[in-house]
Order: sequence, then structure tokens, then C-alpha cells
Amino acid sequence: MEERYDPKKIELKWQNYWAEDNIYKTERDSLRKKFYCLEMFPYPSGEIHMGHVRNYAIGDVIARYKRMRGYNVLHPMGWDAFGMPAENAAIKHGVHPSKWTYMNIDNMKKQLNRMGFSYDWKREVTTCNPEYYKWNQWFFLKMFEKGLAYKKYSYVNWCPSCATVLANEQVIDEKCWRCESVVIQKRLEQWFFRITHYAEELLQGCDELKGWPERVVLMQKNWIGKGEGVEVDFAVEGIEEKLRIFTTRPDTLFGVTFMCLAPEHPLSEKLIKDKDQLDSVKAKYGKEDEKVGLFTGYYAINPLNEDKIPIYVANFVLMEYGTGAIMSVPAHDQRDYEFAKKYDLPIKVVIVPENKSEIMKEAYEDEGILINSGQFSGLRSDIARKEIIKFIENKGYGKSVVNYKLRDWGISRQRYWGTPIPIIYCNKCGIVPVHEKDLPVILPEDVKLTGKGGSPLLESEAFLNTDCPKCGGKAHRETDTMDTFVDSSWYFIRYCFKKGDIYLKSEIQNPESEIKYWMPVDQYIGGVEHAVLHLLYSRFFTRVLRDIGLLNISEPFQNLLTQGMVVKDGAKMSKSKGNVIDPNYLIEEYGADTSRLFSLFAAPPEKDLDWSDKGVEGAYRFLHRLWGIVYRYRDKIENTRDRTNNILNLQPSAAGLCRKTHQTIKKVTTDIEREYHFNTAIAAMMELLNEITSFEPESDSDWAVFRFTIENLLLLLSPFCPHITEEIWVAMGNKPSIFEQKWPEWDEEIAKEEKIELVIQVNGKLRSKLMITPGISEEEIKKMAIEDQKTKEIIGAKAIKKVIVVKGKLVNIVI
RNA sequence: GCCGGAGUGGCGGAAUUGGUAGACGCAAGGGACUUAAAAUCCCUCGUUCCAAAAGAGCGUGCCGGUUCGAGUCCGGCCUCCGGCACCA
Repeated sequence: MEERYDPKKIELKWQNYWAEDNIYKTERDSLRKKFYCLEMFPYPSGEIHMGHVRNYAIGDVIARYKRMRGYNVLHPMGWDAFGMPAENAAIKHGVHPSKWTYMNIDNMKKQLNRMGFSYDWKREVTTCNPEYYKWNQWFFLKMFEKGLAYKKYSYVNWCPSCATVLANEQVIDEKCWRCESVVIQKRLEQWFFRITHYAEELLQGCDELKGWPERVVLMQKNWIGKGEGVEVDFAVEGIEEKLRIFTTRPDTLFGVTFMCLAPEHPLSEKLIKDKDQLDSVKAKYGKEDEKVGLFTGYYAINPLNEDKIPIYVANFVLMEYGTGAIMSVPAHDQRDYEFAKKYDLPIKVVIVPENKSEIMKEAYEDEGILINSGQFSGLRSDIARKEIIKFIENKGYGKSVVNYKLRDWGISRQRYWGTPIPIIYCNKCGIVPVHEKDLPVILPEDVKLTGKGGSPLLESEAFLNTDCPKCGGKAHRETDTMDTFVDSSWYFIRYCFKKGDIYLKSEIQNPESEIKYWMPVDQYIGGVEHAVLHLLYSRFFTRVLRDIGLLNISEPFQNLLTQGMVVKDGAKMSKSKGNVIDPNYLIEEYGADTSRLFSLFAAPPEKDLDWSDKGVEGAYRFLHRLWGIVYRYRDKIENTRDRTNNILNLQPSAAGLCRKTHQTIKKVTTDIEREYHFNTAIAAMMELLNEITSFEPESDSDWAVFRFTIENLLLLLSPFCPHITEEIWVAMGNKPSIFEQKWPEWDEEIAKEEKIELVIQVNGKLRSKLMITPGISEEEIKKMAIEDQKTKEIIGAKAIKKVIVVKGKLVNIVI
């Protein structure tokens, strides 16, 4: 052991040792309980940032802690390697996305290893590897078979300048993230995954997510957006067709004064002869605030009261939700109200508030009593709703339906750097799936990336032209690639296997499968920005894979920890703001242990972490002091082989330190177990070090306590700061590795304080304190409190009304 | 607009079921060591009154309530952050 704490030197030394010793490799072991600890894998941008450091430090502490608790821990890492930045780099610098990506992976892997994270690299996943994306294609085929993958026309975000489709995430304030052109909606034929098939199950499953943050579960519920209502058919005067609408408020059916169709509704095109006028409404479709409508000239008949009501086409009606047509009740819906005011349509009140009546300035959307509603007048609206539904269903006017806001997942991307969709188009046979034995459909390397738009795969003759698997005739391949969210929807399943080719087909219905052994993920850790997208897609995939027979569970992630952002000066770290802290600099300056310690100490994991250069110094000082004290007493410690636990024969100061050690073991353990409160766990270890510093050992038994305390502190600290603890552990004469040690245990008897402080309150105000022995009777405590000198002075001649004793804590005297 | 979350010293944050508000760390001030600086160590550190100490008053966004006792529970607001948003 050297005098100076040199993090760089010892960290590199142990990282090499651990790597050579293969200390993190994981094997199936049915004798031990498994624990699957997973952090969201990174996009290989080339450099890790503070968000990664924090995310992976949290995961690493959990993985190491669970390992020491005796669990068989799976702790893998990989790369979300497909995606646009690689393509953009290729366009800008002329380097192939593949080369760029693998270079970045190389670099980031070094950086992660430099942080001392305990990953089993034998299970590394790289999504742009054909061995991986082959299974994306296989899942696609399975879903195609089951009708869960299908192709349809739909509106997509289109950037006219780049001439390409953009994902929703790539549209910022209705503009293209790259060229800032205004994005338009374009109708294109695209592949979809039928996630809506599982809408109800995904919603129900939310209640099972006990280990998830409530807000994430709520966001998922809102996103799925279940709406229960009724579909009602209205006859249209003069034509045969019925007009079907969806409403959640059948209690307002008597207040309908007009109908609205979405501009894309089939009837709109049929009823409006002037196409230019219809197009002008279409142009205002969607997110416009202004309500625009066009009278069709046709009337519908309200099946409940035979009212004749005009039919409009309106820009605020969405084709994608419900039936694309609505009944408008301006008295009880604010949007309908605005529309009615603008086009001077009648407003008919059918619900009044139970107590008061007032002049209408806006729609009354709350519950109330029905009026002007025929046989239903006088009913409360919630009861009327049920009665009217019953009536409608009996008469055959319509039926109860459930609608969801959740849409099917559009996975087609006109991009190069992604998984090819395994579909072939044949002039004779139409859409033909690639045969399973022909997987993977390899993404060709020799393509030109210009950034001009359109998939570069269209230019690759060798890729494009193929034979039809059905008739053998000339055919061509699908050139769209899959959304990269497909890759991340099942990567946690791929980790269940070691690197190399896998064969999932043989895992179906195999009860001994690795997947069934490791899944579900016991602890998942990542940013809250994935609350809906990635986490929802993964829940969907897990259900699809369950129905294929690969899994016997429905929820992939038992417990979810969403860590906060790393912020500086109140803003998220970003290049444009110039407030980025480079982890490389931090590691170079202070070492990995300090970087890890600070990012875990400064805030609880779920909250935002405010960066502070000075705070890092504080974390460094703690490790420095630990090093210093062990170095100072190195000879004595090494010559002491006893570790004493027997508090009875000790001097008071040694007994105190021994007690504090047990208390710290308890505090650190419970803080980790209780919602991973690492910040308070670290604070407790700092307190213990403070006590060690002021302890002056003299006798042999003092030294035995000293060694006992240091060893336990090292064990407690080892998941947080693996390098320094390993170094000191070995320097004290122990064998490596400290991670093969058991997590320490505390003795409740020793941890108990000999004397406790009793607080004396008078009328709820702190007035005095007494030292007492725990376990003395309530009567005695009362007596001691009243007879206390200071209490007496305050009470004076006043009468004592009541004395409340909280055992072991305080006495409150009411006068 | 709707749905969440959060407001505690100069700062990051503690306070497990209502029971000593401010643990731990940072910053600041003072001191020791040193030719000097850095590093290290020691002391002080919510605020007001008082020269200081002792002591007392006030204090967890604001107003009110429940309670012997409220940062914590209840009612009504304010501010900030996040998500969704013409979903009929």
C-alpha cells in the first residue's frame, strides 16, 4: 500500500485483474435465487455522458449488492446500434454507418470498463449485428402469420425538403429536426404492429406493475386512453347509408343540433361535390385552433326524437378516433359550442346543474339533471347514460363500444441503417413473406448514402431484385427498414444467452429455456423519457412472445427505477447550452470511484442531480481520508488478526465504535433495501469514518475493533467504490476479491444504544433533555421528567393536565 | 385545459408509521501546522433579540383546520417542473 491515494493506478490494476479473472461471468445456477439487473442500453454515439454514468452506477451498485447477498446476478450490457445518427455521420463524413457504429462501440466499451462496471460481456448485444436483427425479422414473420403485422395506408410525418418520412420523435414543434422545414402529413402505405390487439391487456396489466413508479404507470394508462361509450347509427335523409357516430355522452343525445364528419370520412367525399372546398377544410385539419366547417347540404335523423339535423364536415373531427364522425351537442361540449357560435347553429340545453341555473357563456360539461329529453327527462345524467344505452341497444340503434387512444405502431422507416423488413413483393402473388430458412435478410453494405431522401436500398439492385418464394418469378424486396424501437423491445431476452448464434425456435415450449430461467428482469433502471414508448413496446412484445410460447410471463420488468436527469445550473446538460461535464475528464482527475460515489451521493436516484464540482471534491476527500487512516495504521492493522464483536469486554470508546459499526451496517442495508436510498447510505458511511478518525486505539482489543470496523466499512462501500475497497481489502492481508465476500450482518443487540436521549416537551415545545437507560418504565420516565430541574422551572405553579410518554423518544407535559 | 410530481438553511439534500427540523456533504468565517501556498487537522455555521454567553422568540411556499404534538394528516390557494392535449 502506498502513501498516496492514486486512483488511476489502482483502478487500472484491478480492472485488469477482474477482466482476466472473468469475475463477472454469469452462469445458470438453479441452486441460487436469480436476480436480473438491467440498465437501459445506450445508443453508441461514441462518448458516454454523465447520464450514463449515473444510470450505470445505480445499476452497478444494485448488481454488486445483490451478488454479495448471495443472488445469482445477471448484469449485462449492449448497444442500441441502429438509428439515424450513424446515417447522418455517414452523409457528413463519408464513413460507413457500420464502421462508425463499431468504432463508437469500441470507444464506449472502454469508457464503461474504465468506470469499473460489473458487466458480463460474454452476453453483449449489438442490435446491428445480423445475428441479432435476424430475430427481429423472425418475430416480424411470426406476427405477420398471426395478423399482428400488417400493411395499410396512413398519414405520416413528411419532410418535403429531405423527401423522407420522419418518426414522431424527429418532429419538433411541427418542424424537421434536421433542416427545420415545416413537416406535412402525407398518406403512405406502411407496416404496422397491431399493438391495439393487446390494448385492454396492457391496460389491465398496469395494475400489476406494483414495482413501477406510479407516474409511469399513469402515463401508460393515459396513453392507452380507454374510453367507454356507445356507437349510434343516424339515418341520412335522401341516401341509403347510415351515419355511425361514437359518443361517451349518450345522455346528451336529445341535445344534438348538428353532426360533424372528419374531412377524411368516406361520406365527406361522397356528400361534398365541390372538391376544392373540401380540400380547404382538409388543409385546416388537425392541430389548428380555429374551427372550420362546411355544410354538406344533407340532414341526419336523430333516432331518439326524429329531429332533422344538418351534417357538416369539420376540421376538428379526427378520423383516427371512434368512427370519424360525431354528434354535436353545443350546449354540453365546448368544441361543439364554439362551432355552433361561429356557424350560428342552435344550442339546445338538455342537462341542468342540480342546484343552480345560470345563463350560458360556455358549454356545461358536468353532470346534472336531464330536461327536454322525452321519457328520460328528470333523470340524473349518470343514470340516464345507462338507461339510454339500454334503450338504444334494445331498439337496435347502436351498441356499447370501447375505444382506445392507443394507435397501432407504425414501424416502416425509409432509412438505411435498420433491420430490413422481410417481405417480398411479387407481381403475381402480391405480398409474400421471406421464408424462415432464408433469414436473415442481410442489410447490404455497398450503398450510397446521399441524404437526399428515399431509402438507399432502392438503389441496391442486388438487394432489391429477388425471386418470389411462392412462384419463383421475378420479385423485389421491401426497402423500408424497421423502427429501431423494435430492436429495444426484446433485447433483454437476448441477454439470457451468451454471445454467438442463438436459435429461439427451439426455445418455444421449452420449460428449461434460459429465457424462462432469467426472465423477468428483476430491476430495470433508466430515464423517464421512455415512460411510454420503449416501456410500452416492450410490454407489448413480451405478450406477443408469450403467445408464441417463448415466455411464460406477461410483464418484462418487475421493478422499474426511473433515475432523474443530471443537470447543471438548473438545465439539462447539452452541447448547445455549453454546460456539459465530460466523464472522461472526471475519471482522469478524480478516478472512477469518486465519479461513482458523487453521482450516487448528491441526490436520491429518482430525483434530478444538480452537478457541483465542489461536491465531487467532497466525495474525493472521503475516499482520501479512508485511504489515509488505513495507511497511517497499516502495520498495526496487518498484525491484528482478531476482529472483535464482543462488546462486553471493551473500553467505552471501543464499544462505541463497535456499536456504531453495527448501526452503520443496519442503516446502509436498510437504505439500499428501501427504495435504493444510496445518498443516505453513503452519509452513514461518512459518519462511521468520522468516528473512526476520532478513535484512538491502544489495547489489542481496541485494534481488533478497529480492524473489524474498517473491514466492514470496506464491505459496505465496495458496491459503490469497487477499486479502492478491493485495494485496501487486499492490503490488509485479505485475499481478492472483496466481491466474493458476503454482505455483512448486524447484531440488533449490539446496535442498541446503551443510553438514549429523552426529550422533554412542555406543551409540545422542547424544554429539556435527559439521558436514560432504555427499557425503564413509563412511570419512572414520567417521574424523571417532572422532577427535572429545568422542567420544574418552566412548570412553576401551573397545574399539570396530562403527561404523554412516547417510549424511547420523548415526554410531553401539558400544563 | 386535463393528469402527475415537487416546494425545507447561502447550496445539494436528511428527518422510515404524526414525536428533538436541518443528518451527511458543499460553501463561508475563524484557528493550528508552514518561510509561504496547497493539502491536512480543529472550531463556528437557520434566523431574530442580546456586546457575548446563558436564555427566549420565530422558522419546512401561503391561509386555515385536526392533535398533547404537524415538514409529515385534512380543506383552500400560490409557484415551479414534467407528461398529454380538438380523443367526442
